[in-house]
Amino acid sequence: MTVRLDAVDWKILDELQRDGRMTNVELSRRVGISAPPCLRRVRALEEEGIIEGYRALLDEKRLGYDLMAFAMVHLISQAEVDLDAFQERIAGWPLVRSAWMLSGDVDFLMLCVAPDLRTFQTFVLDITAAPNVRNVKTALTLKQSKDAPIVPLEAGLPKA
Amino acid sequence: MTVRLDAVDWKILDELQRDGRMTNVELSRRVGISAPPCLRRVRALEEEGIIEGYRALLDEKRLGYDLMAFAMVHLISQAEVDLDAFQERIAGWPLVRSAWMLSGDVDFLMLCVAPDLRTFQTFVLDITAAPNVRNVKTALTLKQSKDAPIVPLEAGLPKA
DNA sequence: AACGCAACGAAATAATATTGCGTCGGTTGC
DNA sequence: GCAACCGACGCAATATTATTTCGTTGCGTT
Repeated sequence: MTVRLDAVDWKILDELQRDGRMTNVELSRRVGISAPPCLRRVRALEEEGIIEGYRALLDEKRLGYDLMAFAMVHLISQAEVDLDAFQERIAGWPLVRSAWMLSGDVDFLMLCVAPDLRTFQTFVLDITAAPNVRNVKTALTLKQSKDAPIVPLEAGLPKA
Repeated sequence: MTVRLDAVDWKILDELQRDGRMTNVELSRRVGISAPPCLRRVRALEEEGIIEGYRALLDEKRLGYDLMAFAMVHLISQAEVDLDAFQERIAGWPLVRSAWMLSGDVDFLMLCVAPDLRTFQTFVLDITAAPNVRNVKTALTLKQSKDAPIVPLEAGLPKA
């Protein structure tokens, strides 16, 4: 199930990271091959799972989510069952946009959005009240200073 | 420049968050209107800036980025000039995928990817050596436990 | 009650996606 | 070496989708 990626595949990934809705005709032009093999490569990358999907990026502030903040959660028990249980809980919280399980003194880091501070405060109380939670620390974001696609193709390719 | 979003617009945003490459025909079918007005709405949302763009989601592990970690940076000076300077520096670091300026004791939180631990360690040394950096704390991610689209449409709509 | 605005949808056209197939290296096996 | 084979390409044909055009409808205003 391993796929060898050549320079054209990397270019395809790079372009689709920047504009996931580019037409295949335009994409093929940019990567320097004709449309049919280009589309076949994209399909292969999708089926292989290297391209996991496509997403529209929205301006959350324009949609009424004025606040973005991190919540750092310490749990009481780090037993696998309890970690799984907390992940389940995270999945059910709509205000949590992304979450990571961490090594170190913080067990979970959650990136949250909310329409206002009050909503967020109420939500933090919910978190604190959840089972197995020892404490929650928060940090409001003042500004998103970078949001790059996942794969840094400009430099330092690992498997080039 | 203000746009009124009705239920159909929200549905469009919701669908495109889940699958940004859905055809307009399929999208129009799902939101319950015909293709032409559906496309007009999408274009309007794009031009209005509510849809900022489209991005392919890639499986970073399959591409050789086995490690994802957070770096929390304390600066020495929080003067605006110095904050801006540090943001410029972040922009030039390919391993930094996302970064936020925070309120509280951490000035910047950076989400980083790297092919391996050695590369990341070297990178952390680079950060530490940058001007105006007081210290850097890191936390490796063990698992991404959630990655939802930005706008939680299921519940708690702010401007519904 | 008529006007005007905004948005819709059917139909026509333009562009794109997708399939089928013949061709061209590059490799393998003899 | 040489021929069969494999994989990928690109052209051409077809299917699907995007986009434009335009007449109509619903609704708020005068």
